[in-house]
Amino acid sequence: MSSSHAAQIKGHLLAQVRELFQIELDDLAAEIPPKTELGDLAFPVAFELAKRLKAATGEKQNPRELAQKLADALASLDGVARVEVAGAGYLNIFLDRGRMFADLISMGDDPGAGTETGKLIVEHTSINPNKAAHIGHVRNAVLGDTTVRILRAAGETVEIHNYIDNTGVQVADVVVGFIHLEKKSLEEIRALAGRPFTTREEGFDYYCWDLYSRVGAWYEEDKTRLELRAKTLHEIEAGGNATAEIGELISSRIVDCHLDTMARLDISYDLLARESEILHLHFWTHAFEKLKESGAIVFETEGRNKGCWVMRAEEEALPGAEESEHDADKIIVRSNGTVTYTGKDIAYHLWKLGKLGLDFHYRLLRRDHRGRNVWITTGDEASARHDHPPFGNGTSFLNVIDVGQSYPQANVKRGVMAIDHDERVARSAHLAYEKVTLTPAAAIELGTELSEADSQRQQIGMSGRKGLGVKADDLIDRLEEDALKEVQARHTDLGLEGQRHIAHQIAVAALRFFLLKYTRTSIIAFDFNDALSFDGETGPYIQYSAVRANNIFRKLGRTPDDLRQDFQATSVEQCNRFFSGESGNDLWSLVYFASRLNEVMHVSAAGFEPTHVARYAFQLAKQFNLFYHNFHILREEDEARKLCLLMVADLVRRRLQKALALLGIETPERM
RNA sequence: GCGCCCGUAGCUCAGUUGGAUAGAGCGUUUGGCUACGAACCAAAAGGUCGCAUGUUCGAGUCAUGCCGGGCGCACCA
Repeated sequence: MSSSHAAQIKGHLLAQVRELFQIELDDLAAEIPPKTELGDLAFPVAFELAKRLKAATGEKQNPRELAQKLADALASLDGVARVEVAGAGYLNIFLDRGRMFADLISMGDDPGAGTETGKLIVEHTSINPNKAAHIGHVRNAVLGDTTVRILRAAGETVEIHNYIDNTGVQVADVVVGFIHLEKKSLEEIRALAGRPFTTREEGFDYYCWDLYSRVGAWYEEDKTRLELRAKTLHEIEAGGNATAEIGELISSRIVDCHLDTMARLDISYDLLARESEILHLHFWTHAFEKLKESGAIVFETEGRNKGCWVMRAEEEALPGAEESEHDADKIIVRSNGTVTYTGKDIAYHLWKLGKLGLDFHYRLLRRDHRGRNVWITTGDEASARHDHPPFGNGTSFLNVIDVGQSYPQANVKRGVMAIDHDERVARSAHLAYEKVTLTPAAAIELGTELSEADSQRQQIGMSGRKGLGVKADDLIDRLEEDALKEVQARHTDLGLEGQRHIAHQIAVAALRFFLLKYTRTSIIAFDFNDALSFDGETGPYIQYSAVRANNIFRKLGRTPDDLRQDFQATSVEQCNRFFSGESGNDLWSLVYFASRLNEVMHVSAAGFEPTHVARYAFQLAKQFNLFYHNFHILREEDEARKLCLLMVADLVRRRLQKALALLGIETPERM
């Protein structure tokens, strides 16, 4: 509402500028004054006008005088209480508080504006299925999942994919570990993968975590062992042999583990797309034909890339580029005829956009923690099901992948756009985010011995290869334990099940918020103290505020819906009384801030930056806590004022819960 | 060599298209619970926004050049 209101005022202002000064402005900057006392909306339009008028007439103009002329013309506008000129020439608008508040109360949550741009395919998580997930993988998943929640709330149609690289080097390494290092048979591995476990360490994903790092060290001892990797990888890619069967067993079981881990954080997927199917269903050969036809790739007959199909770099390949150590052209098919990763990824993305002319087969993998179907691709037509939802055929895609992959991602998009010229594809993006690293203290806590060089560094990179990292399940376990202690100290009357449930909700809030409070481009140097905190700028702080707001109504014994009926009789004039004076300003600034959730949500959606919603939620919680201390609602004796305060609490309560929901965080019954 | 990201309080980080006195959390010091639950609130201290020029009414934000840190630039994935 406030955003449409602002748009309305803006339109009126533009018309006034046209009429009074004969100047046509494209758009107006609108901002929110630093203090409530200064108004609700501010336009620095007079500065721009003064400049334009001086350019046209050569006469110097006083911005304050110009602003005053506009102020007079705007004062009578509907919904505007008054207009002031402030500072060097700001045009400050005061809204009709009582009226806007009444509108907010009766309105409920307004839906996002549907964009009608077709289906957006968001790919996230995409962890190599060869070991347990760590905190860096969780950043990816939380970022992707939260972005999807925000996009959907903003009216987008989204399909969630999790790409499974089940035929890659990382899986091959673990296969090598089982076969050559541990000398285990298929049956022994199957038993290991299926055995029940009581501790995390006994879990198959944890077992593989250790094995993977042991294999890395084993290669180091004798580099000729790397030939085993190449051979194993080749067998896995080819399929239909014993090695491939082991790879399939391992990757499938690890994918299960990953899905279980992510479910703990309320993260799920519509479809798991596997690389094995992209290979076996010959996606590449189709893509290859299309790329050749379109001229996107060319066959080099001379030079360094002789015998390869390459995607040429953009025009301005500098003279003397041949001399350069690095080549701007991207090889898609090697001179030996094999296709590179970029080529395969282009094929996959053409499928995402329905431009490949081929489809996967699908089978139902599981029902997730919320009872929704999770599908997975299969190459085996016999076991496939036909009652699956329509997958793919998106109009654009969004890939949540760390920033290190920017270069290959740019190449994939370039290749796809050479074939699919739809302007909506241009919307497609690589949602790049920075890594999670470890502080030296965290690395030591994990039992690593730091080298001389490492201890001098600000941060240390996690490494699956070295087995260095904070495992997701370990961290969630610790958060749940800590939260359980707090809950048990506060709510002795709840049974253990109830206490555990709340502790879980708090743990999820703590972890998700911890990963969302940073901007995507900021490296998170993981520190146990920060991550395990429930105080201050944290998810539990926000939950606590929402729970407090709910408690007011519980204590009162009335539901907000009930009270809303009562409030209908309250006049706008009476409301305005409560929003005047010093305490009225404080009250109003809370209401006004609460009214901006949708605005923030749309900004967040447009920039694929969930942190805006996260930070907004924190600020709203903070402002609510201030209100909570300054206005003791249930002790208020003036009944009309009490009702108004209750409505403020209800408005904030609803917005807080919605903001938390957008972040994938639940509001506990009690805390 | 080319490209991208980061540099803001002791620490970790915000700062929407340039706007009014640069903000928060943690930490430090001090005060507030017979409670709409203190997982909270209040107050204090803490800044040459890496450096330098420039653009303009106005720069943490834009441009150019430096300095410092991280990461890319495979016939790997």
